[in-house]
Amino acid sequence: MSIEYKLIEEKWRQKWDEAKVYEVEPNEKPAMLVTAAIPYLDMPLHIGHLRTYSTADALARYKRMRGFNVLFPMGFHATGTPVLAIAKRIKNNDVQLINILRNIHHIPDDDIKKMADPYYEVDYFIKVIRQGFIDTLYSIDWRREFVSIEPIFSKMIEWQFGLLKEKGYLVTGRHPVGWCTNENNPVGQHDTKGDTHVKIDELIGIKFKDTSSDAYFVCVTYRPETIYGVTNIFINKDVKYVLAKLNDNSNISNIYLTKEAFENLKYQLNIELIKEIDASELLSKEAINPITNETVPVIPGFFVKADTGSGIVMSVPSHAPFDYVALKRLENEGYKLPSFKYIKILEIEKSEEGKGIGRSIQDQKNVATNEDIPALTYLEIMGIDEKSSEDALELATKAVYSEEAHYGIIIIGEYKGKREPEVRELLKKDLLMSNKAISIYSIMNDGPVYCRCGTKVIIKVVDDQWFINYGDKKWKSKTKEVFNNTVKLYPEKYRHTYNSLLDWIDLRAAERSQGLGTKFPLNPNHVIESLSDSTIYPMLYTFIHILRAENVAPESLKPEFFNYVVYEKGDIEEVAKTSSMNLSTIKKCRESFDYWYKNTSRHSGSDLLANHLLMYLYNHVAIFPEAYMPKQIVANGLVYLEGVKMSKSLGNVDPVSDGIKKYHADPLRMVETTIADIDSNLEVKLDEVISGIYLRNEFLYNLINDLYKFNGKELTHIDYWLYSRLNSKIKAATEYMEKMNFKNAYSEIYFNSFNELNIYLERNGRNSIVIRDYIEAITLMIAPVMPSFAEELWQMLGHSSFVVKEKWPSFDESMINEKIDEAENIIIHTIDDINSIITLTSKIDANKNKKPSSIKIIIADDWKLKAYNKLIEVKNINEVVKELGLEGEKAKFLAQFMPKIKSLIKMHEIESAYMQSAFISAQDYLKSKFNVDIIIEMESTSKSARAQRALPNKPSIEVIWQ
RNA sequence: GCAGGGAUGGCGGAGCUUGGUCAAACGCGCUAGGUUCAGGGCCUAGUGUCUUAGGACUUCGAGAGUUCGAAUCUCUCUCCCUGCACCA
Repeated sequence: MSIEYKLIEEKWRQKWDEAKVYEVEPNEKPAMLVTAAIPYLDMPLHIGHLRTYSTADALARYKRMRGFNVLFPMGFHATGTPVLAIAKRIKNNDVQLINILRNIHHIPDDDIKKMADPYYEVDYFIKVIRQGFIDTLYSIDWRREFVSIEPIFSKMIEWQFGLLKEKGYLVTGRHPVGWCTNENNPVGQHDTKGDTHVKIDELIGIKFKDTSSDAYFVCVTYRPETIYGVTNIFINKDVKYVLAKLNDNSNISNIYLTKEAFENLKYQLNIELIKEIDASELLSKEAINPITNETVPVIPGFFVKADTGSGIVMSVPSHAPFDYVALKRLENEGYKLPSFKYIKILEIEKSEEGKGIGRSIQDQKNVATNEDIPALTYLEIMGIDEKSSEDALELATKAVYSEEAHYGIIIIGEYKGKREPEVRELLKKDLLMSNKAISIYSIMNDGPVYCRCGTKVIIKVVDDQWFINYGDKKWKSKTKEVFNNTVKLYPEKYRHTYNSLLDWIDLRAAERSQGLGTKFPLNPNHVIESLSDSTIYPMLYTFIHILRAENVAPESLKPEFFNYVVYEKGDIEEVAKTSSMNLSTIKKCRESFDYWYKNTSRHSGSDLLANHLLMYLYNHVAIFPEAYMPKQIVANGLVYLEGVKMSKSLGNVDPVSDGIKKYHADPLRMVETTIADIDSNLEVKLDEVISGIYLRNEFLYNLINDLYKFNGKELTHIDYWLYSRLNSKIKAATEYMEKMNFKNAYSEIYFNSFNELNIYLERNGRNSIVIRDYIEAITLMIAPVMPSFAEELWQMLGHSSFVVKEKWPSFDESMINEKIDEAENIIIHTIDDINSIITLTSKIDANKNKKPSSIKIIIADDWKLKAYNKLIEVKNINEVVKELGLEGEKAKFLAQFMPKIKSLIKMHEIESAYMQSAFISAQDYLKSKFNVDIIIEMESTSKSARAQRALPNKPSIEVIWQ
């Protein structure tokens, strides 16, 4: 009979709704607040997203069964730019986007059109996503729903930022951002064409003084340490240069750079154009190396790009392949060069095999002729010369750069003897401190990045930007302390990562010029950045439904109100007056917050580890009193389908609505929460796994229907075995659940159970009471993951209560019988052994065309196991012989274990009589399995020649052929 | 570059926290046999190498070490993945 999931889901969802099972208020039970990162409203969710929510829901349901009063609420996130970006793309008739919405998410064209209005978009997606959560049977208390752009939410954020300011955590500063000069806005990843991430790197521009004027050549480089090897300066002879006035921290100087560079850098430097200059004019000049004070000429370089850095580079032919080749080419063209001295600035540390330069280069083409010029050495061994392409040179440059950074030891100058990366930093600092260089930011992407409007993105340094200063020392150490002392982290193995992230996080933008959200109090033209405004909102769940029920106007929610709710600060009557609210409302809010917020579990995908979860923790430490610190954080891995990551942009998604139709809520929940470890990416062939779950569910369902066919006679060996398995299963599963290890928990609870039930039935287990006890416990334990199916089974088992409100089963330690389990293991091993013996002996000529007629299983005498264990203990045959009073033959038996005695371990003590009864109970089963007579004998009474071969816990087997 | 993580049989992926019962769960694939089985169904056995009785040998990225004993602990090396900020 196949199961009508859709009907079952619908039926129980309605019954739960009617009984308001998930609408909870403070009571005498211990509280637990389970929250998951609220979904972002720029797209409907796909089934991959459900993993986080399903895990949170399963925990919520489990904890309810463990006696907690659990609140699982949900809200929606709309602040920031993505919602706007979608609206804008729809407005611009973005075909790609519209196709996704239409074809994948089945949104009617009419609605798509209306989504050009971001608020329509928000409402629409809330509707879709909420329905998805309902269909997935989450135990959400919907009375507490909110969206992050509604006024009540904003009031909370304003209060939060007031506190952050008060505590001095808000600071202004300089910061480089990707910038669109057309729209005059910062560009984030989804503002760029192809959602390119703008990679920004800090470079250094070293100032070489022009000998013939007071101006400087600004040479931009990654490797200031190569300054010792500079032979000349390269410029591009085909582009326009300018002279500009630079005001660098009121240190005024004139600099040369390309016109294009000027246009870019005016957004990050304080510079003014003085005049344009021809490249040819610069080519007649010389400049002074600020470190070595040597005078070097200005020379044309073919590779110098006008729009990169300043359009001027310093030439280090000894270590830079491009520089070396440029000089070589000039020479070949007949350009008259001075005789440069190529100075080697570092030595490559030798590898164990004694290899120096080129040690990390895999397939070396040639042998180097000259190791005094490293750039040349690399070119030679890589088979590259001045005629090679720029790509080849780029490759060589990378090879040099990485090897020298890895193994380079500086052999010149002030920092002689130190490693290259260290010297780079030291020199950078020196040069900047002494005004011999300026810092310049550059886009590190391969090729230019474009804004969606088509303009090339440049770097702007904003200097009135507000940041949240997560670098604050006290705040940082307090946060780490809370994290390490009070927060349970799942998976625990992220703790190390997390600690280093807590250290790493520093300034973080608090506001931005665009996007939906709460106005930034310190600059009302800006809104609060949307990661910063989603850190403490779980508090809102605890009382927002009270505010709504009492029709409290958002304007009433003054800081005094929040201060009272969170700190119980101030006089409640005063607070009621200032916020024009009922005293009782405020009191209720306070009580509710205090009740729920002491025990929280926070859930999100592991991709939010480095941002949301960090800020969640920091902000909790900043805002809340000790008692309300986070207690638990759960980060789950992502979902892959058929080996491909589910991603909105890839379009390989099943929207939630489709997924539920196709797979049904309960089986899908089962897969998402229990197939993979919580920390690993879930990588499944959904159809395959789901059909496995269908089969198992049907097995359970049918077994309950067939319960009447069984009887309730006296308990036999196999009944005790099933009870033993059940109780140890409950014990193990409960331990796993407590550790948030759903995977292992459910392979015990669910997947292993079918094997056990099958063994039980095959072994002629027929006790309806035993089966019922077993299935009831399974039903209870699958309820957190497959709630409606469990509910259906629970009803079939004759209960009238909701299974989701039942207690998690407890186990009876006395029913766990290791001996019986061990005996079963021995039987299973014996079956394996019989199989391999039959396989092997069937090849014997004498057995050709024959079949086994019977199999003898001969159980070892008790003394063998005793002696064996004793031998392991004392490791001395004589002692065992003496102590147990064994004769010659028996001592000989023990001798076989001596060669490996040190590596053998003790065995479980099972008496031969017990073993015999176990085998007798399995006799029919073995008989039908091998389709032959099974004879069970004891070693002492057996006449078989193989009898004495019986080993402790390993019966001797004799296969008798016809 | 900085930080974090990883490397296991044809594949995916357990086990490694607490070293032994690990030739290594589970699933997929593959092979053989069965099934009144018509087309990705079910059952049984096999699937590192060798083996005429349940055994032996070699394996868990490479190398070295600790130990009676290592996939599991230590060290070195190689390779791979992820994140790096104003962006949800």
